[in-house]
Amino acid sequence: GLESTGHSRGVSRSRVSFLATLAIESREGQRADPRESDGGLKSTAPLECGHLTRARRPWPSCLDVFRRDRLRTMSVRVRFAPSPTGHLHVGGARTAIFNWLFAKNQGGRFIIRVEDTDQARSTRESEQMVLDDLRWLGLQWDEGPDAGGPHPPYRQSERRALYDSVAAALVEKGVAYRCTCSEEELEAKRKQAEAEGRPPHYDLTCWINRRDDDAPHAIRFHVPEDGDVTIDDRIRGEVTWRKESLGDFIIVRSDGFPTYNFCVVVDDHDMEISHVIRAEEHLTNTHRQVLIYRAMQWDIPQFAHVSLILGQDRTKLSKRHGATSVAAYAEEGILPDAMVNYLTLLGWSSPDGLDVFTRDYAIANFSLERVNAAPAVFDAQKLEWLNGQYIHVMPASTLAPLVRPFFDAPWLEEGIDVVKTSVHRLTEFAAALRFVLEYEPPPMTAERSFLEKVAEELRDHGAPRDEASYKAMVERLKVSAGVKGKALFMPLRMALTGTEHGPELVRAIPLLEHASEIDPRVLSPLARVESVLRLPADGGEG
RNA sequence: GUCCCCAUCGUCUAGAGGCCCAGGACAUCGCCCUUUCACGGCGACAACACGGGUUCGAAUCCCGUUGGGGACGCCA
Repeated sequence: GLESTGHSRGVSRSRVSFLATLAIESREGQRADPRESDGGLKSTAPLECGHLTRARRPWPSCLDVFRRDRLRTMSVRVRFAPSPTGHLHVGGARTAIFNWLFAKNQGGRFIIRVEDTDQARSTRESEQMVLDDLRWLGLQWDEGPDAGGPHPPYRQSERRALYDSVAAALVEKGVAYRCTCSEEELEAKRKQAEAEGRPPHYDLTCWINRRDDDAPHAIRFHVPEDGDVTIDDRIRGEVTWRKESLGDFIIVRSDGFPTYNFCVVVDDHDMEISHVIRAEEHLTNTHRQVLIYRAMQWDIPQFAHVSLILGQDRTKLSKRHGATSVAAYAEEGILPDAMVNYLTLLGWSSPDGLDVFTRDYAIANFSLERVNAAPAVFDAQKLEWLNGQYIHVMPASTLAPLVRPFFDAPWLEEGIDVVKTSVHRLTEFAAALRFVLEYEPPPMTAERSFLEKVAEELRDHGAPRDEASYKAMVERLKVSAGVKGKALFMPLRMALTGTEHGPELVRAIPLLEHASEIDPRVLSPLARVESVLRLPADGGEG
C-alpha cells in the first residue's frame, strides 16, 4: 500500500515509491496523499493553493494581504529569461524547471523570453541552442519567440520601441535623466570614491545639471528620497534595502540600447508576469527594479529567488568544474527525465521524502514553500545514480531509440534488455554489449574435454534460446562433463563471452545465438567454443 | 570595503519549540542474494558552525561571532 511509503523503515523507499508513483499516475494524473490515509479522509484534490494556505511566513502588511487575496484569482504567469550566449547551463535549467513546475502546478502559463540586449554576446545560434536544450529537457512553453503569444515579440532586441517609450516616460516624469559622463570619467570617479572610502556610486553630476540637449547620452534612473525597498520573497521572506545602498543607475546605454534591469521590469509588466522566479544572483537587482515599478506605478510581481548551484569547492558552478551545460550531460547519456528529477531535487524536496519521481508527481506536489534557501552543491554521482534508476525501470523498447545515437545493432533492443541493470548512462550500453560484437577467444581456462563437451552439446541440441532450454543444457553438461558450480559456469562464460564479467548466461547465451542469426558480425555460441578449441593447447597463462 | 543572502552527516536534504542523544537519499564500508559483474536486500559509519539569550524545554525563535556565497557595470 502507499501508506507504507511514509513511515516504514527498512524498505527501500525511493525505489518502492517510484514504482508506486508510476502506478498511481498511470491510473490518473493525481496522487493520493499518504498523510490522509489514517484519518479515513480521502483527498484527491490537487494542491492548487497549498502554498497559500500553508504559507511559512506571516504576511507583514495590509497591502500584502490585499495582494495575496488578489493573487488567488489572478492568473499565474511565469517566465524563464535566458540570455543567448551559449548552451543552457544546469543552473539556468533548474531555474527553468522551477518556473515550469510552478506554472504547471498552478495551472498557469510558462513563458520564454530571450534576453538578448547585450548585442556583443548574444547570437541567434545560441538562442537556438538554449531553446533546443529546453526542449530536450521536455519543458514545453506556452509563449515564446518561436511559439508566439499575446505579448509579442518574445525577444528583447525586438522590443526597443516599448523600452524607448517607457524610458521617455520616466524622463518626462523627472525620475530619469540624461547622463553625458564618459566611461573614462566614471571610471576615474569610481576609483577616487573607493580610495576615499565612499561607496562607488554615481556622483550625480548630470542629475544636478539636468539639460536636454542632443549630446550623446545615456539615461540614468534617479534613486528617490523614499528609495528604501522591502520585498516579501517567496523563498527568503522579507528582504530590505536602504536607498543609500544604491547609486543612480543606467537604464538606457549611450548607444540607445536599454539595460537588463530596465528591460526586465518593462517586459515583466507588459507580459503580466505574476511571479518572478529566478536565480539568487538577481536578488540585489530587485532593489533597482522595484524602484522602476514604483516610478511607473505598476503592480509589483511576487519574487522568488532560488539559491545558486555550486561546484564541489562551494563556489558558483562554472566551466572549470567540468560539464555544466545540459547538452554535455545529454551527450554523456543522461536522460532528460533524470536530469529534471535531479535538478528538481537540488533545492526542492518532496513532501513524501521521495527522491525518484515522475514529472507529474513533481508538478502535483511542487510549491515554493518547499524550496530551500541555501545554495546546493551539484553532485554528478547522484545524478548518475538517478539516471540508472530510470534506465533500470524503462522498457527496452523505450530505451532503444535513445541508445541508438550512441550504439546501434540489429539486436539492440534484446541486448538492452539483457544488460540494462548494469548501466547508468546511455553511453554505457556500448561497453556493456561489447562482448556480443567483439569476441576474442580467451586462453583455455578449463580442461579441453569440457569445452569439447560444450561444443558437442551446442551441436546436438542447438544453443539455448530461452531459460528452459538453457537450464536443460546446464543439466546435461553437469552430467556429460562431470563439473558443476563455478567450475562449470566460469569456463563456460569465458569461452562464450571472452570475459569473466557480464550479464547472466541465461540471458547472454540466447542473445548471442539470436544476434548471430541476424547480424553477420556476431559469432554464434558454437562458433565461439570452436574458436577456443582451435587455439593451441596450453596457453601457459593459467 | 559597502549592501544582501545563506549555514543539519563528505553531498542533496527532512525538520515550522517537546514526536529528534536528529529521519531519508547519494557516496563509502560490511554482510546477504548470486556461476561473475551488476541489480536487489540488510546493516555500519557519519551532521544541527560557534557564543550568548528567550523558554519548563531550542536543530527549530532572537542577537552576535565566524565561515561561505552573491551584488555593487553604459553584462545579464
